[in-house]
Amino acid sequence: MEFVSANPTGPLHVGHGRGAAFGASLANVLAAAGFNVSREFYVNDAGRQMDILTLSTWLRYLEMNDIHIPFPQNAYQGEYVKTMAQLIYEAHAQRYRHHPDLLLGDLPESAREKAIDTDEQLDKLIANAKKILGEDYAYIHNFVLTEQLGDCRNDLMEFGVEFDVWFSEQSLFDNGLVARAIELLQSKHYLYQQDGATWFRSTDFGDEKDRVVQRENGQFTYFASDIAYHLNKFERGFDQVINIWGADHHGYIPRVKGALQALGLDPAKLEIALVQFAVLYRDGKKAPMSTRSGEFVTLRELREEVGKDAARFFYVVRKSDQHLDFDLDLAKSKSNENPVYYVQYAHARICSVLAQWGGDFVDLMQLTHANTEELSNPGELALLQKLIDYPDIVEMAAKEFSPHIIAFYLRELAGEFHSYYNSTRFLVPEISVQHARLALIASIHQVLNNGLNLLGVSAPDKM
RNA sequence: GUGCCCGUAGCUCAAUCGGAUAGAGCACCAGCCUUCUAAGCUGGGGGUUACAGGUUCGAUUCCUGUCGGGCACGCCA
Repeated sequence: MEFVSANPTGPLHVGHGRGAAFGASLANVLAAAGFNVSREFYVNDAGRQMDILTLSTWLRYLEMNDIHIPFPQNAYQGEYVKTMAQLIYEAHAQRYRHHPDLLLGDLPESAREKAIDTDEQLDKLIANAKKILGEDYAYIHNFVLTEQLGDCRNDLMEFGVEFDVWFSEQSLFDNGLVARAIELLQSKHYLYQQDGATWFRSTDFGDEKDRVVQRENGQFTYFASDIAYHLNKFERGFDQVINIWGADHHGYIPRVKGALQALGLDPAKLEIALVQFAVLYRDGKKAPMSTRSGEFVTLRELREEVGKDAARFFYVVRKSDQHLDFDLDLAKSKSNENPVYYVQYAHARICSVLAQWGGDFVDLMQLTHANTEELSNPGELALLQKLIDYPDIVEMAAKEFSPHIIAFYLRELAGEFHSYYNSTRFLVPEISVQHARLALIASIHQVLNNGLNLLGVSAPDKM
């Protein structure tokens, strides 16, 4: 199962957060349903975006060396770029300082005063930077990649999202897998040349148009490495391959499945779950979101503002293919308005009761032999039924890729418990009744714990 | 313009992939703490499921159209 797979070109933002929360929860649910799940993050460390980040960082570094070139509008504007430049400066001082004439050589004179804003000019700057820096370019490239990836990994870890495999796109090129995938398609006659580029006949498999795999300039497209990546996934022997993508990539599905089919693989083994965008609202207003301009709320800021538990719960409480309005003010309110506390509170209450009962582990074992005949009122019977439902709920959530079903279930279970709590005393003198009721709430405690765990939400003993 | 997704209570969303009186939370109104945690409980109002047709014993669900919103339509990733 592959998810997040954000470009390591800047901090994760709240949009990535949803994919992370959904993917991690779904992986947990699938594992709980009995599947052997491998969690994978595909690292786009080979593309042009990394070059732009490298250039951006170097330009910021030059500024620190009193070399001022108008910062390109389509470069990475974020403060974190300056931070990385600062780190390089502190470690290597003026080592990467070069005269601006070399960099601006073949650009229009106006580029000295006014920031450039076209892709062509940006690519020229990148090409020049590679020429001027030589070996040093690779150092900066590697430095910013390591920085961003480390930051990303750390960020996700603190969000309770961990991966078994971090798969490098660059490794596909280094190991010749891209070349092999392309040759394979070639040998099956699914490729052709036109306008100097190499095209894949994706229209043979229902796509709207054929797609370029190798550009006129010799560069492979992202699609090319993606074909190699998916071929590699299948060759690793997974029974089922699951991708979680942002909904803006939905147009990408036919070409990837088409490529698999062309390679003689079963496209039905690849399931793609689309996650819609999350839109943040603060004070009733939309919060701005744009990676390139540096104007976005980061996942880290979100976690600091609303806390991990509320963030994880809010992200998965909606069906993933629905747009999500994320109300920051609601998520961070620590009152009855906030649904995450409702479930956690039920758990904490049970812990409190069990603590006051004071039994130890041996006593708890006795509870499992409690006389359940004592549980007879409608609330108790409803709770028993609810607990019995849990395995089916997990199975359904797994089958439909819908962790939100777990969230709804937990809220219902917590609701029935709270109601029970208010109507019935547990620590009553009659031992037979007491043990039966304690056995019931201990079971609820267990299921709440399991369910919250699947969602990546903590189950506190005290609140 | 073409394709995909969506439209359910004032707000945010469910509805076991065609079943019985469409359910929760928030907000609003009225009650409940000398008893295991009031981040809780009890009760109440709130709907022509965007609209118009069609299929069906039965439609929020399936089909067609209209209106409204999102996304995608690069030799970008």
